[in-house]
Amino acid sequence: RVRDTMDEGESSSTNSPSRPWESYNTVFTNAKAGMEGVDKEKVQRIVYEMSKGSKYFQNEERKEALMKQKIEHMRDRCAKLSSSDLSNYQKVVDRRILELEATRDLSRVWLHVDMDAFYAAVETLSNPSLKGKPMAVGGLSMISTANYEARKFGVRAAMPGFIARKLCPDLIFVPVDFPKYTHYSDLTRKVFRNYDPNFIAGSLDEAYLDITEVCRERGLSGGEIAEELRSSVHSETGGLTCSAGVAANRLLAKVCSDINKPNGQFVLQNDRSTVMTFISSLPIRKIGGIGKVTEHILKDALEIKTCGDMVLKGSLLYALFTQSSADFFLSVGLGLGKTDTPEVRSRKSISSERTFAATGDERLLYSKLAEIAEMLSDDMKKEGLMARTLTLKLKTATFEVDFQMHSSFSSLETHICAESVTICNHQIRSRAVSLQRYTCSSEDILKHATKLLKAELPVSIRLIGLRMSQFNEEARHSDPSQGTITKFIVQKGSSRQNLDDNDSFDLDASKNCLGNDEMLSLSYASHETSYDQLKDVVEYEEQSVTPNQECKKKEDRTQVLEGDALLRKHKDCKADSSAEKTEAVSVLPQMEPLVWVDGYRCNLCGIELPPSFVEERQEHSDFHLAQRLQNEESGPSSSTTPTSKRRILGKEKANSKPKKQKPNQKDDSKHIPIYTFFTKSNQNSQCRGVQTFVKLIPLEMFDSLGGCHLSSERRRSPDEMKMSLPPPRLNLSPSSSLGEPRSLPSMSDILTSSKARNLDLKIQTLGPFFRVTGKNADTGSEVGRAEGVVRPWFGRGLVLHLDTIRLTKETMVMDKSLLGVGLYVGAVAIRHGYDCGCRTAQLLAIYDSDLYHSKLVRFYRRIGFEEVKEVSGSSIGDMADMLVWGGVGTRMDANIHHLLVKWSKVFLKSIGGRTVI
DNA sequence: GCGGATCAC
DNA sequence: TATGGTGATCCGC
Repeated sequence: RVRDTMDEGESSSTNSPSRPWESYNTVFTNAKAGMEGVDKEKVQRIVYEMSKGSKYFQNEERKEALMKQKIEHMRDRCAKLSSSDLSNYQKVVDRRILELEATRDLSRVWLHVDMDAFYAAVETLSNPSLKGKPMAVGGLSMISTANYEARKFGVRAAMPGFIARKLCPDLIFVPVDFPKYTHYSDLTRKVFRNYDPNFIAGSLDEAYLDITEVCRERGLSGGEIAEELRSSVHSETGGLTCSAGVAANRLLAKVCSDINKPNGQFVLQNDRSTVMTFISSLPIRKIGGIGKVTEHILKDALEIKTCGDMVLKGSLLYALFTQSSADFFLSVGLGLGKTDTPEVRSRKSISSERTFAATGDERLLYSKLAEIAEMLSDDMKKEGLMARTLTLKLKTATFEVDFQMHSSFSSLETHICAESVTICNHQIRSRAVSLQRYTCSSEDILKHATKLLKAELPVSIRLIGLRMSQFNEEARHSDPSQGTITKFIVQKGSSRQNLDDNDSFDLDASKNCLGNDEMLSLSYASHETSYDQLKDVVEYEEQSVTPNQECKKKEDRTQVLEGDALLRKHKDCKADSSAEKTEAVSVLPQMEPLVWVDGYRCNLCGIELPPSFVEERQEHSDFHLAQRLQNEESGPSSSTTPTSKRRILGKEKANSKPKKQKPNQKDDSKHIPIYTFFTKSNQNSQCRGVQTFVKLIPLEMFDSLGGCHLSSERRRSPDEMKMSLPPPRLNLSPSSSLGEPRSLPSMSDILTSSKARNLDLKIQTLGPFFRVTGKNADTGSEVGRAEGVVRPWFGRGLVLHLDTIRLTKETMVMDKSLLGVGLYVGAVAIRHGYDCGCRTAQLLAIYDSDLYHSKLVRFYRRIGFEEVKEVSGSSIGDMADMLVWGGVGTRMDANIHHLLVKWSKVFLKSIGGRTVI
């Protein structure tokens, strides 16, 4: 019987155009007990025709492609192995075989019991009229089990009901009834307990029993015990049949129980040569743990079809897989398996998930999420569990372009050598957070789950799941039926959470959000919160603050600033005191004025800005204020009143109606309101920013300057020469010719590498400011851009301040490896920073009403940035960050040297495409 | 610790 | 019309 099933799946290799279904690898034609006489081709054709064109089908195709790619990858690696490699690995194998062989234990007798078509059999038991008729447990969307009559038609578990009905129009559907199955399962387990009180329940319908002792005590063979047990199960359950396998270990016993299914058994003698003979011809797929993918990889890439092949090709396995995987494969080939009495295993996670009609409606999604959080919380309370890691699982309806890191950039160089686009299954995503405290309350779960979900929106979703893991081991064993201990802990936990969880947001507030269409209409085109949204916040703030309060707050803030020695020193400095020839622009009245000497040169840093650059001048003065505030922070810290981020953002925004300042508004220039810090940048609608936020940088100035093509001789602009910051070191030579470590990619390395991608990179600098643009070399259209400034940062020397990295939507759609462009653009910026003497790159993953925040943080973390701190607006230090960055969010830093080292794998390639590091 | 992927039932 | 839910593990980062 085992041999009979060996030819399955082979038809996939013969791909005839007239029989497209042959290439559709469905699991439903795999051999399964009771399916011997099935017309496999017909089943395959029907399944194909019902599936083709569906989202499911598309995803299957993607998974198929993923598998093919894995196989190709494995083949490549295989081909690169030299014979000396293999002989070395063979030595490893030989030694390992001896070690494994020494662990072989033929003294135990294990029995695996598997109920036959369990759910279906139970249903037939409680409704005998179903007997003899094709029947399936489940619904039109999915069936759990089919009885043997139905299996003759090709109907089987895990098949969608509507396809099953096509295969078998008379199929009777019976809904699942878990309590019923649990009841019958308990009956079987009572029987099992008589043979092994410590039996391992694999699921409701199967178990492993160590029957060594029973056999010895009663002087019976394993086969005899199995007969008796099966008979006992049959009578105790009132008619359920099961199959059994008896062998020296659990792995073999499991294989054996499948051999004479249904209502049969198979005994494999505890004899080494018997075991070896049995295992050597056994198809690998029969082994638990070897599924469709592993089977194909082993079969198609390494020509390993049977367990015996695993020993024969052991050297390949150890060369290509991890030690633990190779060990597993080899031990399978030797017919080894677990024989020990298993430890008491406790669950490691608990989860709840639901599938529904795909929707992008956020209110709907949030309500689904709430339901699931509730269910999960209930389950945890029932089990008396508290956990601290929450994982959100999503199944998206369609392929979504996402900020998915191209795996080549960070993984093995073998991936890079392959030069192929790594295919990723985008249908299922998971997002996790670890909380400070253990919890099982639905409020806590929902609160954090909502954040996770928000970060993913907008997206059309058809499944939401929540999982909790990392249990509190002390609370785990409390008796949930009493409920008091758990309850106590829950209450304690949740009340404390409310008190000291700075990060928490009011659940009711979020509910309000859900009811507010405007708050939900977050633009897809940009990460930025729309101006209208901010306006809403402002209006909300305004309504809640009376004019008097408003006044008082202003005074409070002034006092805070006045309390600061340096600022007070310049308190009385007025702009109108400046000479006729100079135009004073102070950011705040208390501050030393920035003076444009001779009408165009900054008295503080020497940068030259013509009077017509009104906004740029404004931003430049903001820059100095921000710098000053940083310096203040470094001095003796002044006690300050915490200011909520909303207040700062919201209130100042309230005054921001005049977005542009007219050059002739002399009166206004005396006092430049702070709102200008928070002027939104112009959003290019074509651009979807990976990160976009308020700019302090006179970006528009770049447009009036000639750019510097990296491919041509670098041109120094006159402005650059005047800068107080050291000019960038010119470096266009390959990294190897420098004194640097060879692992650092030079600008020219990056450039060379980018040319292969048809990228035209350009960097423009204006004093400390820089702009990197990437254009499609053919069309000339811009596909990506990075902007920023090289500036001193307190205590850190020079840092590369990365303001924006943007990729056009077009780029993101066309180029799945976003960083293919993004990384190049970023790399030029980073290298520029390196050449300028920066050690650190910093950016702010802006906090845009939760929306993309965690996505951004994740994105940058994967690039190589690390969170430094949350800029929340609650300290004067935050103030400095907020002024510099123009908002709140997560400050992230990266060590430039480390970044270059990390990215060197991508850029340091020889002509032949081989990694040379 | 996180995220993707595989696997089993 | 339409392809599940729960839990575990491994790997790479």
